[in-house]
Amino acid sequence: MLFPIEQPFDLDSTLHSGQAFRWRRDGDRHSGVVFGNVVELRQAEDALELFTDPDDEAAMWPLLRDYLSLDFDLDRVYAAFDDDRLRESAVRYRGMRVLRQDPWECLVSFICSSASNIPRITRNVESLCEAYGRPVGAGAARRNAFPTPPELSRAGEAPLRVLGLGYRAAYLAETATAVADGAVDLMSLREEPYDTALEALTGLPGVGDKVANCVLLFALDKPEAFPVDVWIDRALREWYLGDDADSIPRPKMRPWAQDRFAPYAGYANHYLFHDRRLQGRS
DNA sequence: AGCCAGGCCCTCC
DNA sequence: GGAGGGCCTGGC
Repeated sequence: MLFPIEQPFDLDSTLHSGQAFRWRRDGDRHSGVVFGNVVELRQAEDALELFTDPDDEAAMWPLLRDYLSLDFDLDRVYAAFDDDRLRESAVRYRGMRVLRQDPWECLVSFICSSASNIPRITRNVESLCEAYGRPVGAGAARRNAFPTPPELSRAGEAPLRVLGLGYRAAYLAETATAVADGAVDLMSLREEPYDTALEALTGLPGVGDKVANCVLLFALDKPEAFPVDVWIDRALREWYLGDDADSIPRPKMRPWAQDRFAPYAGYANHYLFHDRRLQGRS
C-alpha cells in the first residue's frame, strides 16, 4: 500500500545511520519489527510503500509516520544550521531524520553499544529478540518482537552472557529489573524536561551520559540531547576547535556542543556523526 | 600478539 | 572533577 510523503525524507539513511538496529536492507526494501508488526518499507518518489503483518497497513501508517518523525519540519532545522560543514551535510544527507523510537528498545540497544560496533550491536540485539521476544508475523518474514522489560528481567545475567553480551549482561539484567519493577517510567520521561529525564536515566546501571543522551534524542523527544562518543568527540575537536582542540575536557564537551548547536543540537549531532562515519576525516 | 572498539563504573588523587 | 584502569568479546 502506498502512502504520500510531503516532507524531505530519506528512508535509507534514516534507518541505517546507527540510531536503530533492527532494520534490514534488501535492495531498496527495508524490513523491521515495530509496534508488534513485521514492517516492510520501500521509498518511491514522493511516497512510501508499506507492508505490515499482522495488522493492516492503513491502521499502521499513523504509527509509522510518528516513528519516522515524518511530520517534523526538517527544513526548519536545516535553516538553523549555521556553518558550512553542517550545511553541506544537510545537502548530502537531505531527508535523514531522527527517529522517534520505543524508549525501552532504544535504552537496551544503547546499553549494548558500549565499547562495541554496529555489526556487533546488531547481532546482540537480534540475539536478545530471538531468545526472549515473542514471535511476530508469518512465513519467511517471521521475526520476533523486542523483549519486554519483564521478559528480559526473567532472563537474568548468566544467559545474557551466553548470548555474547559480555559485561553488558549485568547492566541489562539489572536495568530490566528496575524498569519492570517500575523504578523508572520510561514513557513518562517524554513529558519531563531534559535535565530531569537525564538524571532518571543515568540512575540506571550501564547508563552514563552518552547512552542516556542517545535515548533522550532517539526516543524521548529531546532535540537538545547531544550524545558524545569517540567519533563525535574527535569530530568536534578537529572540525570546530582546531588549534584549541585540547581546550575543552571530555566531560565539558556535551554542554559546549549543546550551546554551540542550539536549538537543534541533536540533529547537528546526528548529521555530524553520520558524516564522520561515512566521510572520515575530510 | 596486542590493541582498540559508538562506555560505564570504581578507585584514588 | 578528573585521570586511570578493568571489563566481555571480536576484529584487525
